Amino acid sequence: MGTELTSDLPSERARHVLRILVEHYIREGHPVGSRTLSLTAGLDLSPATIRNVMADLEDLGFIAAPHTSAGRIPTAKGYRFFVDTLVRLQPMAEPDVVRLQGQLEDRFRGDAKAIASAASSALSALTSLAGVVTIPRQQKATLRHIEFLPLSGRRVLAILVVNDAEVQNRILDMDRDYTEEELRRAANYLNEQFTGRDLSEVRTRLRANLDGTREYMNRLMLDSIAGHAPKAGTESAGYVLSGETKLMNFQELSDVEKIRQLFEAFGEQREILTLLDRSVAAQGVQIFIGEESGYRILDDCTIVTAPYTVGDQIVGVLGVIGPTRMAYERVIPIVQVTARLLGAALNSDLNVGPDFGLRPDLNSGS
Amino acid sequence: MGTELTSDLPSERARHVLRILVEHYIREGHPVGSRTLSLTAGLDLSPATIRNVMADLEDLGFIAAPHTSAGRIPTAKGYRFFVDTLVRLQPMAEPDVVRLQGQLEDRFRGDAKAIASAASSALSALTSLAGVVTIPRQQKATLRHIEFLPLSGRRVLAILVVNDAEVQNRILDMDRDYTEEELRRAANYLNEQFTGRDLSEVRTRLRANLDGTREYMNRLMLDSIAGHAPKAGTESAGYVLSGETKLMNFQELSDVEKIRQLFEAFGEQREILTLLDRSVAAQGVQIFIGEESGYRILDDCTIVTAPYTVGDQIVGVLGVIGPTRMAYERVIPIVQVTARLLGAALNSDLNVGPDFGLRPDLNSGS
DNA sequence: CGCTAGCAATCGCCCATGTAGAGTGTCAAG
DNA sequence: CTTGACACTCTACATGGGCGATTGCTAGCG
Repeated sequence: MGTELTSDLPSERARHVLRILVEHYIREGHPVGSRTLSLTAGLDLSPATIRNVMADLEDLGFIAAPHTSAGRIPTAKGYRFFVDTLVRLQPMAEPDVVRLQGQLEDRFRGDAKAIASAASSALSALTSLAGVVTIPRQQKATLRHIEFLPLSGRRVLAILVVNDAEVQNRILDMDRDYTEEELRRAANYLNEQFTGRDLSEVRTRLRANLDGTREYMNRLMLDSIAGHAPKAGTESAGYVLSGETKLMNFQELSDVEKIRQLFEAFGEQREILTLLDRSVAAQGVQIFIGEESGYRILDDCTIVTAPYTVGDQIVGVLGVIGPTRMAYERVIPIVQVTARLLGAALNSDLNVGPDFGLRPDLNSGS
Repeated sequence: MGTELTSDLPSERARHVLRILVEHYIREGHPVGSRTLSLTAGLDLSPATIRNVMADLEDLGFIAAPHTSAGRIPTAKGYRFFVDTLVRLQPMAEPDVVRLQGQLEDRFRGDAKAIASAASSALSALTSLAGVVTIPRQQKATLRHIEFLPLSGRRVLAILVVNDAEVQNRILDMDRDYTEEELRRAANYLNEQFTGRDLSEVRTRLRANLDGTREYMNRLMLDSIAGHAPKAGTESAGYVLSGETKLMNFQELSDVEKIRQLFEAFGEQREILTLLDRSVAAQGVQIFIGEESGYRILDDCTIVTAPYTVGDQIVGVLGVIGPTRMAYERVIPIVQVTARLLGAALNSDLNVGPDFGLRPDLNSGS
């Protein structure tokens, strides 16, 4: 009775026992009994004493017994306490960091989806879990070149090249037909005035001109660079998922029906996406353990996410999905580092891109 | 002994029994016993007689008993005989055909991947199996417009618009730098000479000029339209798979390990792709039952495929993947019709595209 | 007052056993 | 060639008794 006020937090000793228990369970996968803990906790306590401690921990909701006489396993709340205050993070091995960096740099000049895909695979490979990376919002997108082509039925095909070599195209529905000459003039105007400028800047400048002459041309030009993220035909924004099949290796997900629902959710994208969005707000690694996600399908799963940034703008979220019983001490740093490196890779891409846009070596070369 | 020469093919009665057995097994999923057949075969034979017939069929390898006293189920060879000579195909319901047609037409102008994706989903929805459609090779691709942009390091970005509104881009590694002026001239030349022409035609014509002047420009121009299928950055050619999760509903695939291997194969793409390629040769529906595919992972699966054509050129393959125990009489016509409709949709797309390319209504309009 | 040893109780797991049911192969008779 | 009868085989399912692991509780020890 009198202990209830203080019982929200476990004692020092209980915390130690909890840590050992969680670590052991994560490693072995079997419920952990008092005897095992007594032997491995390094506290020199008899099983009976450990049992008392475990009873306390169970009362607090940190651990639970799957059935009478089967040792204890951590609850979601137990994992939560573990990752918040007990876990001893294990920094990534330096060689792994270097390799990861290599996988993210280079050869992706401007192709947002490809680089996201590489990051996703890397996450999956490093953690043996499913990796997920949202396609980066191109906050900074500098215009390299634009071109219009007339289509039938008052539609216009706009092709724009941003950031060095990324080609986007979309079909604009206009309210009248345009001649080739008009389109050429519009393209010339944009190319002369705005090459090397950021798209958002182009947009505001165009908007400023809106009340001036030729506002119908303006409409065309504005539309062409509006919402510049998703490619026209391609399956719209979303995320890249890798290594889903790895999830089938875990006993806790060995039920076909569960797997099916999980994979269907992956296919839908919606739920996962809103979940990822939630961690855009936070800075740094965020963890959703079991029921915390709010999605029944993910009850036995943990999602570790981190936003990644270009400059100081958050442009996307990445993370891993796995069973609640995952190696948090390894996974958390991996997610953290990957987010940082992906941001860096995207950043260098941008810094380099515009330089190429000015083609400094063409003048001196040849 | 004396019967062995004639025993390669089952008797008329045996064929009838086999048909009933296969149909029944496909419907119910349980091994079929002699009593059941005696009641449902409509032959007015006692179970004992049926048993004799079944023993013959088993000797021929058409059916097998999973264990003593458990009825019989068809073997791969049994299914093969069934689909080759016994099955009574059930034509698709007219409303379904119309709906399917609607799903494939329209709104996909030129976007090969999107239309393949729609076909794949449709296949999956109609059959409750996994649908698969290879991205169509654009055999006919008429040049609409081309554009070059210089990049760093002797690389050139080529953007070409084919078939109305499909934008492709690739990065060319050249052996020297090109000035903007040179690139503009090359683009102008191509646009003036070859707009509205088929890419293959462009290629041969360019090649004819090869020994003439300016062969270095020719190299550039040839490269830009070489192997015009895969978009630059996008995950290269391949197929679109839909409804894989539906496969998890089948008992014969309820083993997590099997599912895992299957999904990993889907992810790899390689094996599935070579399998699909095999049916490019054949015309019409082709079926790989169980072991016939040659891939262990697909031992319990059947793949029903059909190539689809534009004009008289085969440009891709589509089909469904499901358990060997599938409703062949419904699935085969669905695959057949979908292939035809997809071809038609792609064809109309092409026929319409070039017309738009000439923009007849622009001159008369406005 | 906290720790410990001991003890009964609980429960999952494994195995053997028993039973019911479904289906087969065979054989002799029609 | 067909059929009814019969013995046989095998699965699926339920039952029940150890076995082992682990717990909660309580009395005693320092």
